Amino acid sequence: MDDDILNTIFDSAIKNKNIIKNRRVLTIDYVPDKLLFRTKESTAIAQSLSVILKNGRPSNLLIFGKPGTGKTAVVKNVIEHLHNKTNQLDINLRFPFINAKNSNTPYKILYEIAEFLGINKEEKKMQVFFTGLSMSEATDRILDFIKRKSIKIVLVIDEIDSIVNRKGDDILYNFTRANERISSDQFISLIGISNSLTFKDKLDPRVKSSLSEEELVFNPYTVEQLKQILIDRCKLAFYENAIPMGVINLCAAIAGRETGDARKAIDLLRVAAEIAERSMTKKITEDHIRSAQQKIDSDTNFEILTNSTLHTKIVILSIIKSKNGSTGEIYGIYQYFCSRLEQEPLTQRRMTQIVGELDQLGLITTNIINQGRYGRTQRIKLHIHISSVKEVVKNDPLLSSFIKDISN
DNA sequence: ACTCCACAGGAATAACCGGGCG
DNA sequence: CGCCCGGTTATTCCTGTGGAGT
Repeated sequence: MDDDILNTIFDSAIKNKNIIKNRRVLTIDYVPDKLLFRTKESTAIAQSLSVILKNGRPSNLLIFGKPGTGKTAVVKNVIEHLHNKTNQLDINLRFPFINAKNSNTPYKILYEIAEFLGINKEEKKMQVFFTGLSMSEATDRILDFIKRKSIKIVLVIDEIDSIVNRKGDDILYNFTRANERISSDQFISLIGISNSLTFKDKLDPRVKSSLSEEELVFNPYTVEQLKQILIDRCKLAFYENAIPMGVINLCAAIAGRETGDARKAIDLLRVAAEIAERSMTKKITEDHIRSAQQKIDSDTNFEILTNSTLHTKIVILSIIKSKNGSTGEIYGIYQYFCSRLEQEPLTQRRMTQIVGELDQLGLITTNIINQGRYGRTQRIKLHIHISSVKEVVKNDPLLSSFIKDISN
């Protein structure tokens, strides 16, 4: 009996290959051959780097743009082409691609660079070890290696903003100044990719000027552009006729409404396709997209909620429990909940701050309303489905007894 | 026209917390 | 180990405000 169920699942997984042709195309790190609507940016980067082919040193480059605007993909793409050219011309160019978010300490970044360059195949006293060297020694060894092998380097640091926050200016400073320490036919050029537009202000002024010799801003895609991108991607990812036009339109509209995030649009498509496959249909429908969005949303909401603090959760519960959603009412309920938990309640000021943060995260919506004689307050409403909150409450040992409080 | 509710939300400041360093 | 430092969290105190009620 159970065997039968399992067999049907597996059988249909084998048989039902009507939708996804190439799953890899829909993953995050897939870089398409040609990037739509980014020719301007591509050429800008290519031009800046092309001086390498004329034996020059390219300017350091700083790239800004919201997530999912194709920054990383464009850079990878340009560099790949450039690499082909330099190989033909016998130019010894290397381009370490470091994601600063993954290697979050400055030393780890040095180590990754060293790994990439293959320094650790060298003699022992020239290696950069996983640990044990001082920052300056590691930098020296890398520079030394570059000098001996006369390598030209274009160092790409993705999500560069995350190391600046964490006291990582020094490493950037060292690298931007490194050119002074090596001879003229070698160089280190830096391409920094940042999600935050304000990141430049946080930089040490010494680094700022040299790092941003050139700048490039990636604007979000429009809905129409997203649509084209999706059409393009669908041709590779899905079998013919598996995905109607209307579905693509919906997908683009959903992603465009928020931030013009192409990654999100493609994510949406992938999850929808998975849902469709599981339900054993031959086509992806608009309903699949909608349930995919729901799944993605509730997953992220669940993530946010489980990771938030106890008091934030209590505030959410108070919002659910409240009738008209005014600050005063919610604070009252909140205090009551705190007393039941034998928790010292936070001040109302702090609670309004938390409410503001939740609003930012999109878990709730707030509206300031004036009630004249009866003052001025917010109308706070839950913006997500109660079921995801329930799920979180159930899993929280302290709060699990509150599940019945929000059940009606 | 004036009052005054019920907060919003800014500024200053204190408490706390995790990581680096001698 | 204690100490310091930067960042976050929370408190205190505060000024500002749109419009129903009078």
